[in-house]
Amino acid sequence: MAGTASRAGSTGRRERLRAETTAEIKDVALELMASGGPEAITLRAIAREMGMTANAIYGYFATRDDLVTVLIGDVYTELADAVDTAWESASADSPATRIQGWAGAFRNWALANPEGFRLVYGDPVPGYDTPHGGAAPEAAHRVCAGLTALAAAAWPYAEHLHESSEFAWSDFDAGLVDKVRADFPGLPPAAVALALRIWGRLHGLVSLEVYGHLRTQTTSPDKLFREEVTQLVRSLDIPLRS
Amino acid sequence: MAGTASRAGSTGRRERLRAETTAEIKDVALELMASGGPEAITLRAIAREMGMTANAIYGYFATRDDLVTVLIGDVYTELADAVDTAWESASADSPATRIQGWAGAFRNWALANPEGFRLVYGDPVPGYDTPHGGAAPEAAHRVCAGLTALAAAAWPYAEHLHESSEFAWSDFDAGLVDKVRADFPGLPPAAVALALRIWGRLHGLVSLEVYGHLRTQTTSPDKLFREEVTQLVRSLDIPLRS
DNA sequence: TGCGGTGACTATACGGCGTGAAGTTTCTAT
DNA sequence: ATAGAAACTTCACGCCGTATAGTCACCGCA
Repeated sequence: MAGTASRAGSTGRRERLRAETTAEIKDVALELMASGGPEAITLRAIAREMGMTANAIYGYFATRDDLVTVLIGDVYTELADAVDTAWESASADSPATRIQGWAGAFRNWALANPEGFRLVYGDPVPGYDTPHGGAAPEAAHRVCAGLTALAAAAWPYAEHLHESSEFAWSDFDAGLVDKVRADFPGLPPAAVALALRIWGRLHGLVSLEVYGHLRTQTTSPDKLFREEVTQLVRSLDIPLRS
Repeated sequence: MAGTASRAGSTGRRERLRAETTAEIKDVALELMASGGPEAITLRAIAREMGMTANAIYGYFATRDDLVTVLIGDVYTELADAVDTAWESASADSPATRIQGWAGAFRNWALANPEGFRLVYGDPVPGYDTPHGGAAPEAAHRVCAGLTALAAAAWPYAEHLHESSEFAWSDFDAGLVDKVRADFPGLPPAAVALALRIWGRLHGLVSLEVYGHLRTQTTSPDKLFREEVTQLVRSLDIPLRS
């Protein structure tokens, strides 16, 4: 009634409401996931929580898988933000510290958001093959770029250990290659391979831990991870104190 | 009719039929999983395939999760067999070769049975928390024991790199500790930590590959894995040629 | 030879799921 | 004021796991 159109910004009231509802759906979905795992993300449960009908959600997401895809993108982006922040907040003078910071942020995020980790890196709940386009692949590339920065920081120390490496640019995804060659000119393909291998190393322990496979073997996954990172740094011939 | 009880071995006809049906249920379930992923394991689909009613399966497995648990145990045991065989068939004289064999067998099994890998190491399909007892934990311990054998073989070379290690027996599961101290007397806790870290290293790349995260970054996951194993051996100070 | 018990299986049912089609209400732009 | 679009509901279908009750064949024993 009063001040009808006055508070409408660049968008109309309709779109604003729509955006709010969309956000609420995603929020509720994330809450459900946090409390019941990825499989608890159910259109009917979301609708129940919102006082709506399940079918109403189809006005916002074409399908349940579409919703999950968007969620994966959001969550993956949060992860990318977390590790990027850790990387940037560590002194560039000390590659060891930076790597430890990145690795620690990765694990901490995973332990703080185990369901999110499963959503991003595990079976994203029935059927569902990865979407090949959207926020998730972009976040994945950000994480890979971060890893490449890590490898680039290590490269001056580690290069001499990779002289027999047989990697070529053609071994990697074209998009990734473009990004790497733009961001780190002069960096050889072997360093990208190193980046991916570091990813694997960190992902392995964290993944085992999140999925509960470490818990049945060790009571100190934390210590194990720190040791792994220490040995990683050592295996790159990086001095522990810069 | 003829020879009624003659061919009944140590068990009666009733039990034999029962065992056969149980086996058929598991076989069909594994087929469904192979063709449609873990989430395709459905009591109704299995029953359909067998010309039965879904409820008939409840005579053999109390619940769908029970069936899945048994399947995980079976599949995990197959994996343990595969890596054990690879380990034993490689010359004990060359730790490097043995480690490469173990790692290769692990990855090959995972790539040949991606759904099995997901069943064992991923979300085993909705809800479902790990069973804590049965064939799966036993297989897990076998794999860990295999990894410890790996670490034990590497230890003479790698020990000097782990002098600052702070691990104690109390950092590990009591059952695992007993097994290790019986099988490898004299091996310190740090070596068990090394075994678990090696597990993480191998699991990481394989897991990323099975779940399709490597595919979007590299076209040569194979080369990447071989490089990782090579660097693993190198990081343990093991001579490549014994 | 018949009979009671047991184990294998089916029939029916309930609630929950994703989703399609059709209908209803509510807002908006003309 | 009205036409139309957007938001949402209702109803329906076919999946799913699973509980309950009933049916039928086979077993050992008299």
